[in-house]
Amino acid sequence: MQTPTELAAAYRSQGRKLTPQRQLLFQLMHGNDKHPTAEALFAEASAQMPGISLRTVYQTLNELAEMGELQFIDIGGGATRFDPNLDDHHHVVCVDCGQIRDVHVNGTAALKPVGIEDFTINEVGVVFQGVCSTCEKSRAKSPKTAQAKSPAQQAKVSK
Amino acid sequence: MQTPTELAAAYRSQGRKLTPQRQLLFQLMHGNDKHPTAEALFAEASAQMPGISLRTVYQTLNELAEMGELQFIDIGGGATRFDPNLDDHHHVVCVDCGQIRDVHVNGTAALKPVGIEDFTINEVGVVFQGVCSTCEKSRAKSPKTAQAKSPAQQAKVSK
DNA sequence: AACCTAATTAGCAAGTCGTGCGAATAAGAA
DNA sequence: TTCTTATTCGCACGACTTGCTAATTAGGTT
Repeated sequence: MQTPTELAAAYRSQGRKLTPQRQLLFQLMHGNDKHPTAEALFAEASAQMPGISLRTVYQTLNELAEMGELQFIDIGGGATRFDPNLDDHHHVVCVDCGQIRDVHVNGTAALKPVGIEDFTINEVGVVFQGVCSTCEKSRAKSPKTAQAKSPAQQAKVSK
Repeated sequence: MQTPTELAAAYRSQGRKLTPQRQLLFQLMHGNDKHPTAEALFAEASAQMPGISLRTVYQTLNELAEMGELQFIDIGGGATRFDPNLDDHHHVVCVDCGQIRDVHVNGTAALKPVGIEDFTINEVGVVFQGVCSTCEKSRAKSPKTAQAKSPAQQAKVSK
């Protein structure tokens, strides 16, 4: 995602208006590597701008996605997450705490799908699933404490 | 996923009962490579067993997932899809029609994530995005006809 | 500086997907 | 056949997201 200043210019050049709500969201998302949900972003925004609406957060995120300034991440577990990182990267998910981390991955160019000659491939996404060190430790201490999640909430991802 | 007969045995050995609803769902899912949603499966099941409940379909799919007989696929676009294929495989998605195809992928073992020493990786999932030949053709004829989808519905997947 | 107009916001209703719950039912053992 | 317990069904509810619309505001115009 571009800087708030660059986005301001981009918005104007597209006939979009530069509202305080949008500017705040630009700031909150720029360089944000937390992969927040709309709700999480709304909470942050509300702290600085009481009264801002969740609807506006969703709307702005959708705009930014349309403009190619960020992408959606859907890896199970309910809410869509937003990623302003436009570099070529992939994701690692901790199946325990749900955190998502950006990672650069070597070797993606060598991936060869077999038997899909009738598809024109445009993009490849790789998702690693594992357990982060923090969760690994808490597991050692009290394995029972691991929050049970209903099947549909688990970060089961396509293999 | 195992055959309906094998599943019947597995269920009994676990003290689960073998109901007509479950048997039907075993049949419908066995060897199914359509990656259906719960609703889709419910529709098929209803055709053969009017009155079966959507609740039961969800319940049975969750059971099978718990038993490791199938996995969930969440690649954006709303509903969870179910995959009874337990082989080591990955997925290709047509961003136009939304179809999901199983694919074997060579080179996954060589994938190297950079900078996540604090993670213990258990699984890797690869998703290819592209356009299938059918959609490619219809695009050529009438590009405008391509069903517009709201951003959140688009099969945007983590990069 | 006041004015105009289209874009935007807020907020609630509604839609989709999935689960909790409880009463009625049925599987399978005795 | 009887009994116990798992299962089914259906509705209510919860989480997430979008549709709709009246009121507001950004930003160009006079």
